[in-house]
Amino acid sequence: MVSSRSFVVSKQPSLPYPCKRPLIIKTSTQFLVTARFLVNFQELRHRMKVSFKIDKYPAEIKGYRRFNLLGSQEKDLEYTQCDGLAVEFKHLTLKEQRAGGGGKGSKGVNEGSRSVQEELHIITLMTQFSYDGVELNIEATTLPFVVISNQSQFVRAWASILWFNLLSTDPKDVAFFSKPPAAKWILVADVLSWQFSCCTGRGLNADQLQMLGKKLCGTDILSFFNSIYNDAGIFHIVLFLLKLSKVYFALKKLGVFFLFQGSVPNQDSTVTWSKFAKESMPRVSFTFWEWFDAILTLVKAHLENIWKDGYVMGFVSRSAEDALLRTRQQGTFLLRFSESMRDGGITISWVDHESDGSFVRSVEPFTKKELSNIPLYEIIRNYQLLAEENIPENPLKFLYPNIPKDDAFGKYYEHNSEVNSEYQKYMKRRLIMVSERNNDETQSSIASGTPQYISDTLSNDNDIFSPVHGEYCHDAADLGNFINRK
Amino acid sequence: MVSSRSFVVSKQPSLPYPCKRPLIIKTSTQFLVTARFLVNFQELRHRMKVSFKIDKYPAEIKGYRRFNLLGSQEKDLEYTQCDGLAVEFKHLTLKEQRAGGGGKGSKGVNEGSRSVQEELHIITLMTQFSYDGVELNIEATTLPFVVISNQSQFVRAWASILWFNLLSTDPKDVAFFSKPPAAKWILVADVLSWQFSCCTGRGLNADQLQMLGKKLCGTDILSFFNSIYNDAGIFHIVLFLLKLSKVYFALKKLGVFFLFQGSVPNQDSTVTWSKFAKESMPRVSFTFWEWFDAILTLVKAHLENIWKDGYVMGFVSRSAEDALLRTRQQGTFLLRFSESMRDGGITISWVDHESDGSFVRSVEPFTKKELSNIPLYEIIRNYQLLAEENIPENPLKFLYPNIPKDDAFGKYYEHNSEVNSEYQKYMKRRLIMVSERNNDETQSSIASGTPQYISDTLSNDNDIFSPVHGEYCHDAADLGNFINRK
DNA sequence: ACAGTTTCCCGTAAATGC
DNA sequence: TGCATTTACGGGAAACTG
Repeated sequence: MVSSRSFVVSKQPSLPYPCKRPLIIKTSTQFLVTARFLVNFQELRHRMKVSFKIDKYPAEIKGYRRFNLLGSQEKDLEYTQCDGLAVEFKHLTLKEQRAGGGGKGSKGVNEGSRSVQEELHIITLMTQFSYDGVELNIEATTLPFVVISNQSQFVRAWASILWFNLLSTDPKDVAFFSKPPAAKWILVADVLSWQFSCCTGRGLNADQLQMLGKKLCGTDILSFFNSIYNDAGIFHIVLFLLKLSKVYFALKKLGVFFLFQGSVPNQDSTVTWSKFAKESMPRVSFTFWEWFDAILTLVKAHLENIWKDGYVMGFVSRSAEDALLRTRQQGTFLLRFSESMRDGGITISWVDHESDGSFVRSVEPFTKKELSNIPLYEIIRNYQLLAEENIPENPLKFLYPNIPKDDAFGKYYEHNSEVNSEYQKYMKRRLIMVSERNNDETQSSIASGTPQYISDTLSNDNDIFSPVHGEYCHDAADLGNFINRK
Repeated sequence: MVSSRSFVVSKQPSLPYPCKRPLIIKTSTQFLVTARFLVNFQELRHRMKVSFKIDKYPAEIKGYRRFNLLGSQEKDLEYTQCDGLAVEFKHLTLKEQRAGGGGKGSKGVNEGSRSVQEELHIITLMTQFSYDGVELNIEATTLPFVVISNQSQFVRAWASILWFNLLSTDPKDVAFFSKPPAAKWILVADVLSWQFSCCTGRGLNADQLQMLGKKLCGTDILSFFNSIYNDAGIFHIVLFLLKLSKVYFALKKLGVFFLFQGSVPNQDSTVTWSKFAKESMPRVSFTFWEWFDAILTLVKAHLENIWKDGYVMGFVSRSAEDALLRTRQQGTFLLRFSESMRDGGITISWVDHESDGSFVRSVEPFTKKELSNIPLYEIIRNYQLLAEENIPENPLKFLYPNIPKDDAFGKYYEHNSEVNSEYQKYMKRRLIMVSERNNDETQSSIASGTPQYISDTLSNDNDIFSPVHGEYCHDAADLGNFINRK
């Protein structure tokens, strides 16, 4: 009846970070772990002392960083109304044990060591049960977590936590990332949408997911070789030489590696860990997850209201966007996330029917830098195309498919009637975003017509699909719930 | 020949902070001290060990925080070509010794303890000279420094360091701020100008200094009482009761305390420490020094080029500005620092001659927030007054007195020809600053005519002076040089 | 309630070592 | 040389304490 399963971790180690992302710990930063003893003998109160340890694998295992877990070493199990017998370790911190000479910089890169984000650690809480002649040493272990030393590693660490909890069959398997399994696309799609719904209250619809799926499910020649490399040693040398050779780079430059990529995902499609969070995407220097999470962060910080309203199409390819807008009336626009910016960007694209043809134009994407000064709806409201000696014109009239922009965004507009008494003596001023109408022929020609889509088509858009504003809105759930669904 | 004066601190303790502001140390942050032994017997190399201590006043003295000075405890004097025999302590840090229970928060506020910024500390370096039968214990002490725990205290700490080095007659007098002396206005003016010249390369001219002097040299009733309070105990109770009474606040509200303030400083004017950096200025909640330093920082960060050119009049009162602009041609403008913003602000004021009179208008001041997005010269270049269905107009034509704005600022204008290849596919965009021409009658009427100057006139401008763009450009000098000039 | 002070910690930049 | 990682610390905000 009283078994080792009676003692469990009830709050996984967690930084006090927004948006519920447990199981990532930063060195020298306080975190918290709680455990509960599920057998509730009132008599045990203050009788059971709990201590803790971290990792403690044998000395011969190399390639892991070792940490000291600092904090008040022992605490009593305490009884509370809502939790029963429980213990809470606050103000715990982790400090790396560094080998002799090591100052800052790289961890001891031994054979087989993996990157920080793929290193999993476990804390064990220990106590003794002693009652009615029965003596028992019992332990509770946390789920594996990732230890980072800088906030900049947080994003990649969260990818690991997601992947582990999505796919691991053994909750104590700290070697999970020595051979991380691939995931079915539908599972990954679920996670991606869930990330949006739990951060912003609105998930991703089928069209948005399809666009993402194309980025993740393609097979390029490089991945093909890599998968062979993992399975059979015979291609090892071949690939190695190929990689070193100029041929490899020449092929890469030509885009040959991406020919296979970009097919619409189906029921059987899978996503590799590498494609999800390890390797850079074609022609950019960041991973899918880094890009995706940057957008999630941008939406959360600056676009939450209009995202919730469903006014941000966001995940649309350029060519799909072009197809959508061309048939629409003058001044129809939509909002699309940049695919080439690491830190998250969003652009406005609109259709302009002129005597010499229809053009889809996009403004240079806005990032958190711009959006922290003007909300996107104010940019849209006041955007102007300037031309010499003409009244400036706002080209943005209807949000796709045909919603007058003030109907969509009017409720958020700032009223400058709120005259701050401190500054009454001054004229109110505000920032607006403008572009020159025809300042540079190069730009216009690139932004119009079709030539610029050639490369996109080659890599991303072998078919044209027709997005519909469907609803695919996940219930918000924390990681615990998400894990339990499995 | 070898005396205790042979061993001196050659680099005062200093954070690696920009703009040369030594003698401020932040707890838990590394700093550096070096000392030199001026007697150069080659034979002493590696023979003299240097150690250090901090403060070490007797236990009965209360009201000071106590610190531990951490770092490698002993170092040899080393010989180098350029410094001779010297020792350098790097990676020193300070940690407060906190009395038992103290977590964060206030220091032990004992009787007579002063604020952190007025607490001075000293580090002593100690060594033994032993040569040819002579034995001598010798010490070198740093100048008194201020210990802060957060960067936000830096500004106030620097005021202390300036005041001490301006006025102290004893370089080891850590009790200096128990009765800080007043300074002659001309000395203070010198410091203020020097602060600008050493940070930006251009000091303050006579008109700018006069405007500042009026803020510092006035005597209001409150200061009058305070000075009596310091000298004779007899007014203690009277003032205390007065301060508590509603009468005090009623008087304060009515501005009675400020009636005496704002006279033009002369040769005999003095500035008290309190007026300089302790008490808030009339009708705002920050001190003169906080205000002044915020502007200095703003200039350094965002206005350095146009400041160096002498295009920022800056320190002008509203009424002086009005007098200057009214007689000028339509569209004449000048740049003036806000007197009411704690964090530093700069406004543009221009004259507008209309059929119903001449108006001087000012735009809501720009702060580092705005200026880090658009440089001021770009705001000036593209500023627009919007009016329905009209071509927007830029009211800024001539920098006072009559320099066409493009002549003044043209060399800094950004050329948007630099088309970033990454974003060729997008339309370039930029921010511009706009105001509504007649959006709110209240604002316009307040910004025009004379009524709004009544309160200013009462407090700040009993006379009208006529600024001239003189040159008052200090040589840049670091604190060491400045101290030595005394 | 408040103000002075310290602690906490993100995010950027620099340092470090492979 | 570049990359992965850690350290350093400014600046905003929270926590703490009389």
